[in-house]
Formats: sequence, structure tokens, C-alpha cells
Amino acid sequence: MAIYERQLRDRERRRQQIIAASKRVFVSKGIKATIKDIAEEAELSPGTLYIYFKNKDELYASLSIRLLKHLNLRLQRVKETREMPLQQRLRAVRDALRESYEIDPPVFITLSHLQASETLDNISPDMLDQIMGLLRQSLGTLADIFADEIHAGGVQTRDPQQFALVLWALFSGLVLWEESKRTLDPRKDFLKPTLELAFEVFGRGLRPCVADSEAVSAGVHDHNHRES
Amino acid sequence: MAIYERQLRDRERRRQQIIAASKRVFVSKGIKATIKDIAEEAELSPGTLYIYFKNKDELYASLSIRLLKHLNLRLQRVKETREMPLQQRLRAVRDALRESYEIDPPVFITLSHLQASETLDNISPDMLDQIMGLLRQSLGTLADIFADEIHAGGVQTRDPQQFALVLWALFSGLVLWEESKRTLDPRKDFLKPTLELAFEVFGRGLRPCVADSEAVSAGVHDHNHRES
Amino acid sequence: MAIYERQLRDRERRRQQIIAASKRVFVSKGIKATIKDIAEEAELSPGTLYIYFKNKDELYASLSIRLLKHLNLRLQRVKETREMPLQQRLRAVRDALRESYEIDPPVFITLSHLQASETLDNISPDMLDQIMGLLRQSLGTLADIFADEIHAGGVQTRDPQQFALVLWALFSGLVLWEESKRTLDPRKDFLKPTLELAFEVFGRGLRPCVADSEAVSAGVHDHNHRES
Amino acid sequence: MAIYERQLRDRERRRQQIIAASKRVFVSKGIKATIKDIAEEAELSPGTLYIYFKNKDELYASLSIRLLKHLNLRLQRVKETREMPLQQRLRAVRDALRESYEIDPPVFITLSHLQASETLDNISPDMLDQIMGLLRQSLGTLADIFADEIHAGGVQTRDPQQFALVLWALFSGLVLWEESKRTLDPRKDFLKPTLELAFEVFGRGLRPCVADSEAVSAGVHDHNHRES
DNA sequence: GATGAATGAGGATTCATTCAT
DNA sequence: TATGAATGAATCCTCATTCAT
Repeated sequence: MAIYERQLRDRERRRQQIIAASKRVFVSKGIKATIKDIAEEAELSPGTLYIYFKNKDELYASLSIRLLKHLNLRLQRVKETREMPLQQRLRAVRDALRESYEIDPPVFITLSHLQASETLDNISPDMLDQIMGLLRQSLGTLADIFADEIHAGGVQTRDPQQFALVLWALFSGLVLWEESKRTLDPRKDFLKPTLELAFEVFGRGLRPCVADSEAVSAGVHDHNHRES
Repeated sequence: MAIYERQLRDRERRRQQIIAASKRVFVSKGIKATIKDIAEEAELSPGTLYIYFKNKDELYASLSIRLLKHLNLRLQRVKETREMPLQQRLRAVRDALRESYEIDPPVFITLSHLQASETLDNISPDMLDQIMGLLRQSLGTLADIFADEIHAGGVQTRDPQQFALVLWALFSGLVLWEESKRTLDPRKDFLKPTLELAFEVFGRGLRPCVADSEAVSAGVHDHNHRES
Repeated sequence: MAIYERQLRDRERRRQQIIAASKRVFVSKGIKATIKDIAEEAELSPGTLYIYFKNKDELYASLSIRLLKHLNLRLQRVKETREMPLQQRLRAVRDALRESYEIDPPVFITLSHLQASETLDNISPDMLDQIMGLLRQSLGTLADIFADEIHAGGVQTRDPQQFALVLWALFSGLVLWEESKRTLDPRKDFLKPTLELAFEVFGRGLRPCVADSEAVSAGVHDHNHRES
Repeated sequence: MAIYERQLRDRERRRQQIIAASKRVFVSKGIKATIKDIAEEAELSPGTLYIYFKNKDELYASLSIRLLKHLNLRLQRVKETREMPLQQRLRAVRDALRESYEIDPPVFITLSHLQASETLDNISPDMLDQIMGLLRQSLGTLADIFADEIHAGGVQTRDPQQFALVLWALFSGLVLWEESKRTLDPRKDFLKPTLELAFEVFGRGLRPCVADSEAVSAGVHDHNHRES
């Protein structure tokens, strides 16, 4: 049994080693990275990758899984801080997202591609389920956080799932833009300030107010007064 | 003379016919569409496409140009409605974006890919300039709208360019998500409600307030006191 | 009849116009010239070329025919100068070859390609006969000149056809080399001095001598003495 | 270690196998041979060729390199026979050229094409340098031989480089002609007798004479007096 | 397990040639 | 006759994947 377990552990270690190499390759070559590129970076032969991954798309998907697992953990931790004030929790969410992104910038793009392409066809149902599950879980955790806040009265009463989705989209969009900028001009960390503004605006927008959105457009100024 | 003009018109019509076919192919085959696919859809031979487009990437880019031109027009019109209240203008912006998207859902994705990939290498500088110019123009128009509102006092004093960018990212992210949903489950128009919520939140978040963002997170905590 | 003749004349004029354009294109684009290139240079449409030439290879062949006709004329004229001394006639031959080459440097290469490739398969038998006839005629005229000289005693008694062939090969080889140099370094007129040396050596080598070539190799030094 | 060496040997063997197949294809299909043709002849798949050669042009170039290396060796050996009489050395040169040619008749043509075409653009600078170096070396060795003979007094005092070039051109021209004959009528070994005559004439033409070339044409005219 | 040479389907692109106007 | 858009076969090359060692 011990032997079997060690084999299992070794196997998993190899997988991680390949995944790590893939990430490094993505950083330099982007989406156009080939299996050969990755194999070279991992100091393995192309054939070996196929022992650990069914095909290229599953390798891609594995990257996403790793990313999502990390993100889930971080979000879970935020969820548990029920005692914190809303704005602080939002900032924690923001940082969780940003740090997950910064671990592997290009992988986030992979995740987008994964969603938008036919890549999914080549992935085993198991893996697809896993990814979709993790994605749902991330969004679910976000939604839970919003549900807390709605319940506490700091956020207007709306479907928390929707809030989660909007936040996720906001983040994805910014990351996509960041990446596109990076190909044109690789000055780093343009993301941070924009992300901060985005969360600030978003955070402020969540708050409940006397006047509903319809009313708002009628007479903005008065309503902007906060009772504090 | 009339003959020359007719030829010119015919030529442009063909271009549009090919672009239209490309869009249809993108809907069904996604980014992996081949020249052959598009040619078949357009009921032309592969060679013919190369009469009208220098290469595949320029065909892709043309799709984006069409989209951006349309969007620019729509946003320009919104910009001119200075007399309208903020919320109404925001809704107009939202509709401009959404309608531009709905004309060619998959093309928006192409635009994202265009940004994020090495596609740019194959595009003639002229065309690249055109796309980047249109993109900058769109963001510029958005920024102008925000500048108006900041000046009018309905929006907090921040860099309007940043606001524009956040809005664009928000929209891109939602579109990306919509597209990914569509491949998994093609029930239409899931975008609309989320987009509406997103703009509502965003719109409310823009408003200036007595307490600055720093202050807010400090001063707001009464609301957020947890019983814990 | 007059009408028919004028049509014929017009037709021939068009052909020559196209041939002239082809030559110009060859100078700039080399063997890789396309039908479209030639059509543009001739200010005609690709289709029109096919009214005057069965296919691309026949157009190429026509160039060669023009060249060979010109060369034949020049050589014929040399042949008629029986009264001239050998060396002077040789120089006349040399100049005839060089000038024919200089009218259209790249066409000479076409002629080589014509010989060495499968181009011939696409040419109508008539045209092939014409080319081969002209080539044979050129070599024949050269041979006739040598025959004169052999008869006159200025040239050793050997098959004059063989002499003609050696001369032709010498010239072709030099032209080929010249062309290859030109692609690497387009300084002009490197051909002339080498060609002069070549003909000088060749001319001297033709002369009959007391010692035969076999004898020569036995004891060169003694035999090198000329009785003059 | 032994393993590594065997792999290296295998690799080189494969390369040679592909080169051998290419030659065979050239014989039958000429310059128009495609990668597919060569792959089929080598009983490999097209993709495999690209493991051993960067692209088609480098495959072509490799053929030339092999040829030139062989030729260089042969000429070097002739150069070392300083004690031999001129005519015998010339015959040795002639045989070196002819035998190099006979190893791979079509490759010599490739070499010519290589010089004259745009093929050069696709070849790595290293390989181009190698070919040009070998070519220069061959011509240099020839020139050295002539320099010896000039020094020994058996050859008139001229630039030996020029002599080398003339000889090379003479040979190239004959080979080109031979090849063109072969496509029309594949009776073998028409080259040999012409080449012999060519070298004989050339050899005799090299000899110094009392009268210089200018003088010759003046002083020779006794021979050339025509009865007219 | 590990290798990496071999595969070969598939893609973008070119260009001689045709044909409706 | 002249046009030039349309054709589509043919070409080079790539790269995910397999398999004998």
C-alpha cells in the first residue's frame, strides 16, 4: 500500500511539475505555446506529457483547475470573516482575485479561452465537471458573501448570485484588458489602480438607498446625501 | 464613370458578403473557423477571400472594425445628449454597447482575442492603427461623457478615462461570460438582466458622496457592525 | 484582305508589347514573375495575355525565340565575313553573343531553364520545333564559321559542331555565373573582361600546332616553343 | 555514451537517406520536385523531412554542399601534384569535375539554380556561408593550380582567378547543355567527348606565346589570308 | 515509466487559368 | 477583343499525438 501511495504521490508531483512548466511557457509564448515548448521547459519529452495528461486541452484545463482551487480557498477565507465591515471584505475579495491572477497571469486568459472555445469538447467529462464545479463554487462563495451583506443590510436586496456574476465579469474584463495592454506595452501593473477604482465604484454602488434606481435618475443630488 | 462606381460598389458588397459569412461561421465554429469554412459559407472559393482580404487575420480584424465603427456612432450620439440626466445617459450607453454586441455576438470575442494574441503581427500597420484608433475613440467618447458628468457634479471627481475603462471592462467581462454560457447552453438573452444590474450598480457607485472612499470604509462601519 | 492583314499586324504588335513587358518584369522579379506581374507591366489584364499566348510557358518560350532570332541574325552576319582574320571573327562572334545577352539578361536564363526543366511539356510542338530549330541554326552557323576556318587552315581539323558547342557552353556558363553574381551583388559588367579572356584563350586554343594534344602532355615545355 | 553516439550516427544516416532520395527524385522530376515527392521516395512522411531540414531550400542546399565537398577534395588532390606536367594536371581537373558531376548529375543543376534564384532568402546564413565558402574554395584551388603553372612558365601571365572562373564557366555550361539534352533524349554520356575537346582547346589556349594576344590577331593574319 | 522520432491530417496561401460580361 | 473576378488544385509547413525501443 505504501508503495502504491508513493507512486500516486510521485505521479501527482510530476503533474505539478509539468503544470508549473506550462505556466512559465505561457508567460513567454502565450496561447501559441506548443506541446514541444512545454516539454522542453519541463525537461521532459513530448511523449511523457501524454502519460500525465490525456491531451493538450486537458493540460490547459489542469492549469485552470489549479487556479480555481487557489481562488476558492482565498474566497472561502473571506467568506468566513463575517464580522468585518463590507468595504473591507470587498477589498479582501479584490485582493484574492488579483493575487490569484498574479500567480499566473496567462492562465486566466486560458480560462477565458476555455469558456469561449471548443476546447471543452476534448476534455473528459470528469474534468469538465470539476472545472465547472469549481467555477460554480467560486461564484457561490462570492454570492454567499453578498447574501451575508444583504442580510446585514449593507447591500441592497437583490439576487446575490447576480452580484457575484457582475463582480466576476468586472474582474475578467479588467484582466483581459490588462493582458492585451501587456502585449502592446509590457509596463507592469497597470491593473492595480484600475481594479481599485472599479471595486470602489462597485462597492459604493451596492449600498441600499432610499431612492431606487428609477428615482435616482430623477433627482440625484438630494439622494447623494448620506445620513452616515 | 458609372461603371467604375458600380464596380466599386460591387467590390464593397462582396467584402460585406464575406464578412457576413465569417460572422455566421464564427457563431457555429468559434475561433477555430478555417478559411475553407468561411469560403464555403460564403459560397466562394478559398482563393477569392484573398482578393478581398490580405490574410486571415485581416479578415478577422475587419469584423472588429465594423463593430467598432457602429459602436462609435452610437456612443457619439449619447455624448451629444448633455442635457439628459446621468442615469438616463448611462442607460443609453448600456444600450449602445448591448446593441452593438447583439449585431454580432461572436465578433466581440474576436476583438478580445485580437487584443490578447499574436494576431497583430499579421495585420498591416494601417489596419492596426485603424482598430486601435477606433478603440481609443470609443473609450475617449465614454470618457468625455464621464467628464461632462463630473463637471455637472453628478459624478465624483476622478479620472474620466479610468471610469471609461472600468465600464468597458465590465461590459467585456459580461460578454465573455455570456458567450461561454452560450456554448454550454444556448438559451438566449441571459446577458440583458445581468447587464442591467451591472449598470445600475455602477451608476450608483459613480455618485459623489460627502464621505470620500477612505472615509466611507471608516465611517460606514456602523452599518456593518455584526452582532457576532 | 487588307483588313485581315492589319488584324494580323495588330495581333503581332500586341504580342511584342507583351513580350517587351515580360522582359522588363524579369529584370526586376526574376524567374518568380507571375502572370499578374506581367499583365500589370503591360497594362493589360491577365485574361488578355491568354488571348495571345496559350499559357505561361509559351510566353516564356516566345522570349527565347525573340532572343534566338536576334542572335541568329548577328551570327549570320559574322558568317558572311569570310575574308576577315580568325581572331577578328571570333571577336565578332563574342560581341554578337554578348550583345544578344545584354538586350535581355534574364531571358538567357529563361532559355537555360527552358532547356533544363519540364517547361517543354506545356509548349505546343510547333513552338518547340521553332525553338529547337533556332537553337540548331545558331549552333549551325557557329559550326559553319569554324568549318571555314578549318578549311582555311587557321583551326585544327576537328568536328566544327563540337567547336560550336564548346563555345556555346563557355558562353552559357559565363552568363549563368554573371547572373548569380548579380543577385548577390549587382555591380554591373563583370561579364565583359572574363568573356574577353575566355575568348582569347579559346581562340588561341583553336590553332593547329605541330604537336598534337597527346604529344603535348608528354613533354610540354619543348613543345611550347612556337615556330611562329 | 555509446547510446548517444549511435543516435547521432542514426541521425546522420537518416539525413543521408533523405538526401539520397532527393537526388533520385530530382532525376525523375527535376526542379519541380515537391516535398511530398521526396518524402514518398524516402518512404517517410512529409513531416519527417522537417525534422532533418529546416525547409525545402535547405534540403536543396544540402545537396549542393555534399557535391562541393566532394569536388573540393578532388581538386585539392590535383593541386598537390605540382610535379606533373600541365596537360596532365588539366586532365586531372577535368576528371575531378566530371566525376563530381556524375555522382549526382541533377544536383549540379540545383547548384546553378541556387545561385540564380531567390532560394537564398530561405537559407540560414550559416548554410549560405558554407556553400559560398565551398564554392570560393573550389575556385581558389583551381586558381592556385593556375598560379603554379604561370610561375612554372607553362601558362601565360594572367590573373589565375580569372582562368579558374573561365574553366568553371566552361564546365557549368557543358553540364547545363548535357542536362537539357538528357531531358530530350536520354542517351548517356554525350558530355565526355565534348568535355575532352573543351579542355584540350582550353589547355592549348593557356600556353604563353611569343606574340601577345594583341600581337596575335595582328601577326597571325598570314594564316588567315583568304583567297577571296 | 520515459523517450523522441515519426506521423499525417489539416491549415494558410498562391497563382495559372477560365469565363461571364 | 478585353476584362478581372473567381476558381481550386497544389504547395509548404506545423504540430498534436502515437508507438517502438
